[in-house]
Amino acid sequence: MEHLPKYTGKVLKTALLIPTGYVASYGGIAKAAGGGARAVGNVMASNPFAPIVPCHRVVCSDMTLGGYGGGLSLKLALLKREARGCRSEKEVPIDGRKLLVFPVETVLNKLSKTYA
DNA sequence: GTCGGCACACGAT
DNA sequence: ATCGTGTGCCGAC
Repeated sequence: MEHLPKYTGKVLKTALLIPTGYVASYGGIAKAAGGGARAVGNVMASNPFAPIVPCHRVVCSDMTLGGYGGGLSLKLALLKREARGCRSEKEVPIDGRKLLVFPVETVLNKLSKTYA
């Protein structure tokens, strides 16, 4: 983490701050950590802390799973496991900014509607 | 060693 | 559906 690029560390740190049972969008992280959504995605895609950073809690702003190195099925399974039944989005303060996070329920619901 | 171009798990228009 | 965004990495000067 120390020897990682500045931006990378920031993004990873932001991802780590996502509370259990909630998910954050790439755009939200991008807004909180700075930079662009693609940059966040890139960091996650090549993140050196794959098993450490809860990248499964990072989804698209469209509420789709986006991508996951371990497979979208696993990602979905993890999200379902961490679901806490919260139904309202929340804002997590991050380094002076706020990271908008959504309940896992929201994603699951959207996915159900999409998969329908 | 530095500059330019390509790739990326997205977002907004 | 297309362009924009920011970073990382590879290849060329």
